Amino acid sequence: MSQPVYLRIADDLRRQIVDGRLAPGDRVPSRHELAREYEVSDRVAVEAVRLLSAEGYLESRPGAGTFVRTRPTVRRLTRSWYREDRAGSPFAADMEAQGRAGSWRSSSETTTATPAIAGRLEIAEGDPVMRTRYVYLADDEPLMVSTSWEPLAVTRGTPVMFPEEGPHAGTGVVARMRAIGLQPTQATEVVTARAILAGEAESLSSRIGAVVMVIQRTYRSGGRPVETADIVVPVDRLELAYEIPVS
Amino acid sequence: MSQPVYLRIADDLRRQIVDGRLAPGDRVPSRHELAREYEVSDRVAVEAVRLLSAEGYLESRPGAGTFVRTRPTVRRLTRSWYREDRAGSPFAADMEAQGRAGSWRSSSETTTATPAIAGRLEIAEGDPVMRTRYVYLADDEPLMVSTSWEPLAVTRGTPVMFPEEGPHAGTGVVARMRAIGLQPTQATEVVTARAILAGEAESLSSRIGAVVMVIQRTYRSGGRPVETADIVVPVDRLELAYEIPVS
DNA sequence: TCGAATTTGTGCGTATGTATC
DNA sequence: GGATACATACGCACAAATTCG
Repeated sequence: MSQPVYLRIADDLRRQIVDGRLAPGDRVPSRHELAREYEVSDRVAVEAVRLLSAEGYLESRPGAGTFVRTRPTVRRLTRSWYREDRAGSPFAADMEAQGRAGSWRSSSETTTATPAIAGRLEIAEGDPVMRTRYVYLADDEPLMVSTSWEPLAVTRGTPVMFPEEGPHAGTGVVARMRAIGLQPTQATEVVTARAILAGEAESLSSRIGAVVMVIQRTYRSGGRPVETADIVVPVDRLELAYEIPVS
Repeated sequence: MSQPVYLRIADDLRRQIVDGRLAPGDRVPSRHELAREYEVSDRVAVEAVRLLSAEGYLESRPGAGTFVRTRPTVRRLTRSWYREDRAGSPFAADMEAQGRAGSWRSSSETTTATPAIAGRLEIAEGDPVMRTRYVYLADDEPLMVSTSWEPLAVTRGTPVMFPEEGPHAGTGVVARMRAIGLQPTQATEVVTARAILAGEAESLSSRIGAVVMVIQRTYRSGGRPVETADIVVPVDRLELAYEIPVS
């Protein structure tokens, strides 16, 4: 019994936020007010607020106060089989459907497969791969980042070896693979979530402690992986929508 | 420049964990050691460790020390169209495929639609619905929880009105709807992630601050929603795998 | 425009309790 | 039982940002 006081304060506030008694944008009591209200030291109130900030419920502005976080417009990333055969970039199509200008920056380099990537691409550790890092933007704001790996055994010497150069730049994996005679038949997306890393927080202008979803996507052609990618999606900017046909 | 010291310590440790120099199960320096190493007060070291614990990287045991969190065996939840037409429960099939005994507890009650649920089911606020809460277990350990809502306008008076009673108990939404002449043609799963709520943490024996993914699933039959559910999945126990056929 | 009050962020030192080794 | 380590809590201090009269 007898939970720590700071958890009790946090629970009180969290409950008020979840069931709407505290609405997004509302100011919560300052730490002195909380300390007085609960008859504790101000450090205890600070810990409660810090916990809820880490969980994404609160947001503080020095000098101004602490407020219930307003979810920015959450955009949707559609993940469904019938969008994949479009020409052009799936990301740009998604953003266009929501009235946003989708764009991206990328840089590619050849490297060798780490154990994890080798496992996903079903090649040997150390085999050469093309690694491409992307930053995706919506209306010039960074929205998500991803890193893609393709076995050079598949693309070396073809016009699509560099994903973002040549006639097939920016058309998506499926179109590029078709251009060199491969027919991707299946994509697997393994979805997990974790706290953002410092480097990602910088690329995305996100706060430390933010939660991101990570999509490990693998395209296969004839049973063989032809591309795999880690797509890092901040949950406060994007939700994922999978459209699944039922037999 | 000049980040706060506790963030610098946290970044140092986080980087070591992410790139494997500190492996799961490894002990990290005690807060006295960290304080000495970075020439700060031990309270500062505590803040750094607390941050990484909240992010899920570290785990402390009083008296013993602080350790890099070992991910328990992550089980996989397969989300793909071609599994949905099986007889029996999709969850049980998933667990069986991984050598686990899947089971669940549930309780149903009639209630009225909140605004959010009314919107998802495309019915009016206050319309009667059947709400069912589930706790899913693998080898008798709680693994995930979900809440399902079905419009009573669809199921009232049919043998499947109570999802977990009668001849079609435990067979999944698709099979139950077929039993009353409806043919679900599409499922939409909107995936987000957030910090766990206190009530969920209790049901799942999870720690406060743990991250969960939330799947908002909606089944449609003939364009009309026939069921919607919130499926709450702790990321340290389950990953989601979507299998997407390419055109 | 200025200055005072408020609020948050960070940091220090200390104390007590409890769990582990 | 003693040493170690973590969890929580108190009280204080100062800088920086904001608010407001």
